[in-house]
Amino acid sequence: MNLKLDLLGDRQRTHYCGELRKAQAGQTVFLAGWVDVRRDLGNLIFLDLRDHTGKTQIVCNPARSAEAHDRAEEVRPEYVVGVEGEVVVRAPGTVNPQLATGEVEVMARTLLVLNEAKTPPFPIEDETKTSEETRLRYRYLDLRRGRMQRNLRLRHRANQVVRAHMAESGFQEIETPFMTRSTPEGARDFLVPSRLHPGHFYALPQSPQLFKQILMISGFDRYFQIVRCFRDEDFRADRQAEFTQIDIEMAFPQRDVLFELIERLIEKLFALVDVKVGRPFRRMPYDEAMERYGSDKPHLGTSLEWRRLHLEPAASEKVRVAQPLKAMRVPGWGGASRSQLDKLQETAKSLGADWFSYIKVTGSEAQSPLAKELGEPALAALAASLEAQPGDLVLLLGLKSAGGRNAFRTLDEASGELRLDIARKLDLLKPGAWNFLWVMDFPMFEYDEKENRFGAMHHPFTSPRDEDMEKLETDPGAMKARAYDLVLNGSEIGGGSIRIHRQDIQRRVFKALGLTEEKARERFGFFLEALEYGTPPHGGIALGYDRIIALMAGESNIREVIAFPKTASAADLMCEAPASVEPEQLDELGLELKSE
RNA sequence: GGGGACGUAGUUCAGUUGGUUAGAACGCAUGCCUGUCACGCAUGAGGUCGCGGGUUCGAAUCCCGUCGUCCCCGCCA
Repeated sequence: MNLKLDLLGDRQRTHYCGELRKAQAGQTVFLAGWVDVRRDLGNLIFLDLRDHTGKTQIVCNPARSAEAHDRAEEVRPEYVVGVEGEVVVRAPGTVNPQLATGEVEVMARTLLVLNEAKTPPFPIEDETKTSEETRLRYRYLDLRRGRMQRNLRLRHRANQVVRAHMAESGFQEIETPFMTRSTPEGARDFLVPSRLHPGHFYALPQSPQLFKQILMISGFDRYFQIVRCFRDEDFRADRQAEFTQIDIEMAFPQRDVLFELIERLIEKLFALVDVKVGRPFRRMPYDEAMERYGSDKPHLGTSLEWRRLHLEPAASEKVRVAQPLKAMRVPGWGGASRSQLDKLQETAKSLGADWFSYIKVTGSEAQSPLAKELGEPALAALAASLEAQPGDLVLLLGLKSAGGRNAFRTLDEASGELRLDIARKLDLLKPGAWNFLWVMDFPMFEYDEKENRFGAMHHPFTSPRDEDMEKLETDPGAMKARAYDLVLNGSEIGGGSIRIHRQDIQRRVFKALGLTEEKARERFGFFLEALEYGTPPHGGIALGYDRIIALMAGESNIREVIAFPKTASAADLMCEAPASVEPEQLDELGLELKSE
């Protein structure tokens, strides 16, 4: 690594490495980039020169330029070079059809070695088998790969689409602070200690929720932001500690207007990857999603669906199942083996659904473990009510006894998991389908059995439906919220609501959540105060941008569309964050570490 | 917080029942080679078997602990 390096001087790049075609034959060009591979045939050296646009073959022939050939002997993969030479059409038989520039090559006159490079720890190729750990440690090399370049450049174009669409629709992009105050409830906050106020902390925002509502109070009418959010919770393939939302809020909102705005945005985004999305998106109430698909983010890529049903009281007594139970027809799976069914039962049980049975419809008969108790005619009638055909299987799922407020929700959720499990097992999820769906009318509250109280299902600023308002004090569990989620292929990609804009209603909601006036004031005082100064009706949505880009890029992990992501334990393997700090820094902040 | 999988050369992996000198491919180095494009041929270098402890005559292999990566549950208003 003590090669004499050349200077770029005032040389100007004339083309990118992916640009040259026959049309440029005869021109003198200057290309610059990284050496992808060197093929040294002794007295003839080929270099593939790479930049973000592609590759061009460089020929170093001593008969043309002994100097360039000498330089080429010294270069290695990932060296940074500049080449001046003539574009020549390749001789027939030496054309490379796999390369966009494969009909031409550059005959080098001058080869400038602008920088050398250590041998990279892994090859810079689209398809890599390299462990993610190594890729993240050397992220700068990983990002040189065409696939990562494409993902991040797609993200850039998506940013332009978002900004153009929102601006055209009258939305203002306004930045909100990253150093803000901790708001309890919700996710764990990341805290930033204050030097000027010892013992006090800023919190990084879980989302700019209150700021965007305040911007509505301030009369900005329509706001959006592509914004980083921070949540100190455990990671998943689709979750990072810091992630990006498209945050949107509008005054005097009509849900249908907002839906159309978002649907048109999604349509434009997916057009970037040549996906034509069908509008308007399907809509479904939460209750229906839970009954039919056992999920508040159903994957509609398979037609499998559940139905709630009631047996005759005497019958349910006999087979000892709580009412209602759930039934699902699985077309053509009447031949399911005993061990397959046993495994399903086991899965169901582990998910909290402890009553499991089935009916195999064969010809005119119905074969089932319940035949003895219920009699075959009753089972055949049950199967018929689900339109089961010969060769089908009917799955039955339930609870032995329904204890606790959330028992049937557990049953629904178990049924949803089982549905996906079967769909995957039987390969029923059609690839290449883009099933967008609005899930609406979420419950306003959900009951926390551990804490023995209600909690906000969306967040405490979500408006109840007007017609449910009087249930606030009498039956909060039955209230529906003006909240909605956007779902794509079983993945939640956005969520929002029409907010509470009246202080009196906000107070009543806090009360239903068990928040005393005092507590509410302590936590959200500034916001409650703002509500008192003429707050317009408003509402909005936040879209999970990393997930959307990942789905567009065909990646199953959002780390593939984030330039510098963190590992599952929230570490940055490249810069080795988090890291310890000097005692002086702690001292300045008035902090002291607990010794273990 | 819990469960599962993984950790051996620069990389991706193999490594039998615990056995003597830990292998392969790619990459790398050196030499030869004027039409290669996964260049070819020859030679060679390269190992804290994640780390610590234990069992054993003997440990990459068995046991305990620990660290790291990935996936899942909890968690994520």
